[in-house]
Amino acid sequence: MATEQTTRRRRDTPRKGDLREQAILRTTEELLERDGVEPMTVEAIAKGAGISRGSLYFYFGSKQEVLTALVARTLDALTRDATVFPDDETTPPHQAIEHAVDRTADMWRRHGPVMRTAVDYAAVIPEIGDLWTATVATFTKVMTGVLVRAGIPEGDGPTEAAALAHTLCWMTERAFYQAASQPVPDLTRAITTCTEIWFRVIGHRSGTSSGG
Amino acid sequence: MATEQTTRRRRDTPRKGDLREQAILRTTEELLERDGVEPMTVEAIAKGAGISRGSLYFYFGSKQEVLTALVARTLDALTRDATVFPDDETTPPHQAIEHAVDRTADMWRRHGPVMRTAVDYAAVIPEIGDLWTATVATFTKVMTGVLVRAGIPEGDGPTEAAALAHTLCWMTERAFYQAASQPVPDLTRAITTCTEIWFRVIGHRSGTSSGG
DNA sequence: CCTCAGATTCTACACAGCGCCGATTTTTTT
DNA sequence: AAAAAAATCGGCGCTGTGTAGAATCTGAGG
Repeated sequence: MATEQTTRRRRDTPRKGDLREQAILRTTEELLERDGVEPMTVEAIAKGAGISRGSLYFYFGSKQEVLTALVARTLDALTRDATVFPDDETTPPHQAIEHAVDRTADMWRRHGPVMRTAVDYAAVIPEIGDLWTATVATFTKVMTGVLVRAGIPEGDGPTEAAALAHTLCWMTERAFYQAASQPVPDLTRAITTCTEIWFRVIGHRSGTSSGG
Repeated sequence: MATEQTTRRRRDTPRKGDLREQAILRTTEELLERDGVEPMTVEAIAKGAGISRGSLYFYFGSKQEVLTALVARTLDALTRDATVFPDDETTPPHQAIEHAVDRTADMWRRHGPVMRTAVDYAAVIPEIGDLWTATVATFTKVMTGVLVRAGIPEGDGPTEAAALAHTLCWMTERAFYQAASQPVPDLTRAITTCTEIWFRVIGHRSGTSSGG
């Protein structure tokens, strides 16, 4: 009932209105950055994109669909950026970890509000939750390989590679979410702490101690 | 404007209606367990507590206030249960970790829906977010002491005790949230994985390898 | 029993914001 | 230029919240 879209039109005809679709997503991200989520009403989005409220429903079936599309676009970019290099079997484990953590942090820096909103509404908007879970699952898969190459026993047991990677990936997500939610975000600190924990788990001492 | 309560009555008069207040919280938790959050309308809560919608606003200023009260009650119990023992300086670090993780898991087992809802709405309802953050902060403080006793350098640097404890506490929260959100929750597995990571961080090998 | 104050309850109203419909205008095709 | 398709708009109806004011219940005095 709630997820039905009886009036969805527009499938893939490469018409002019594609610009509007982009404008809607751009406005949504801008509003997210400026004011946060609560004031972000459909009215406001439409206005920012230069159309009326009713017209917006020509492009997206609901407000949640707009948000979902924006999140999907961002998470796609994240996955592309962060998992390719660590997935390469010749990449040394510690470099793989550093790279994945760094790139993730970068996405939080550049698209903090979108990432934050995605987390905030992952439970409320199931589609967003699914996207997020899928992304973390991709990371988990890649990082499981990294852990194995670092000498952690392969397998599905709760103290073996897959489970550790899973929990550490979620930890990393949380750490950046936390850091990005602070009044004065310090992503660099989060990077250092996360990397340190990953390293300690694979039994590698980082040696770098950067005091505040 | 949104947090104003012009019509709040009832402060602390120990009248009969206290039962109603309890009934409201009890019903709220029941509804949360049975149907989840979205169908949990003020109407439904009031009905379950045996009063009308309007009457509920005599006891709580808003729907969010009801939820917040329920979360506060649950988190109070959690903090009491889980942090006293680890905070004792004579408790060995690994026992402190095991205890804290175990008790936290227990709270998720017994009040999963409330805990889950708290996380889901931490961003949407600031009061709940504050409660949650405060609880994690308490855990962080206690566990920082534990890490120090386990030999981790004391200090505020990103690779020292406080930062590691902070990130690991949030990791633990996420892990249980994840586990509790599965169709078939397996908190035991989450306990094992979390504990393993805490142990690896303090440089202690657990030795127990329990395969699936 | 009657009365009054406070506690508790209810019904009715106003409001915000979403999603949808039908009609109209603009753009593209032939 | 006519027809078809794409895009736009204003307005209606719905759900669910929070509030107001009137009505009822309870219990202590008289």
